[in-house]
Amino acid sequence: MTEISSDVIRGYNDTMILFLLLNTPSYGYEISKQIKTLSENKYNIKETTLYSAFTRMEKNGYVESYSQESADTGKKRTYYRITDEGKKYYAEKCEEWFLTKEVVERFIEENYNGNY
Amino acid sequence: MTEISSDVIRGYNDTMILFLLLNTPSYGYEISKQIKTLSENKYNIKETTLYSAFTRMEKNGYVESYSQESADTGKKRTYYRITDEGKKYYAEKCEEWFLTKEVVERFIEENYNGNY
DNA sequence: TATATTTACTACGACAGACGTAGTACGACA
DNA sequence: TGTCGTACTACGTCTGTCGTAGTAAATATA
Repeated sequence: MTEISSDVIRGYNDTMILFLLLNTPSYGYEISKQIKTLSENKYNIKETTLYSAFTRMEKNGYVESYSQESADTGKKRTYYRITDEGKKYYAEKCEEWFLTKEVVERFIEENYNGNY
Repeated sequence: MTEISSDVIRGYNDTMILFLLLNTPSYGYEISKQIKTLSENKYNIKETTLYSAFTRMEKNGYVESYSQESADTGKKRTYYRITDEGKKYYAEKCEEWFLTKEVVERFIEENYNGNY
């Protein structure tokens, strides 16, 4: 078990994506690569999950999209830029994370090597 | 936002329940109370979520159920007891938790008060 | 030059877990 | 008598994830 299951991350995919958009706009493929490297191959977001996250977040006003041809290839890409609403949402999720962590860890035994 | 959203906990409801069963069998109502108090009212598992978790976990062999009349009221209750498989699963989820935490926190800014 | 792989997506449908709503039933308490 | 707490079951909906598939252009490999 080296890969993280999606049910665990569920609820934080959007947060992870928004984090990567904090300083610069980006697009699907790049985000997916960044998640992979930043997590040291421990989490690999699925394409469909990623793109549906984009559309959902755009609907929610957390990101804005625009089309742009890449400087190198000249191929058209859909870039996403985080909005102020998105930053607010990101900040809330960060707060929530620490709360969640606190709670979950009351139910987690460190080094449980149970008598099974 | 004082309550934790269910999507965040998704994937750990089973773990929380199993933790409470580690030392002693228990039943739905009691488990739900214990989750509430142990989390200091920060997480309140829904009845339907809880009972469907029980049936799922029994199907998966993580718990075993038996009927028993309570000593005080004489009312019949369905108790659940953790199995060896359940303990193994619990141990795995604990390990997974620490991995998940590590990964998620690379995407989380502590005290993010973003310029929004 | 031909082919495979990488890049950059969209569409569609299935599935699992969470949850809203509702209903049952029994005991205690006011 | 009626409400509240206890202890569930049934059923259907919703959301996010993901499998599968397909498109298309650019780049790497043979």
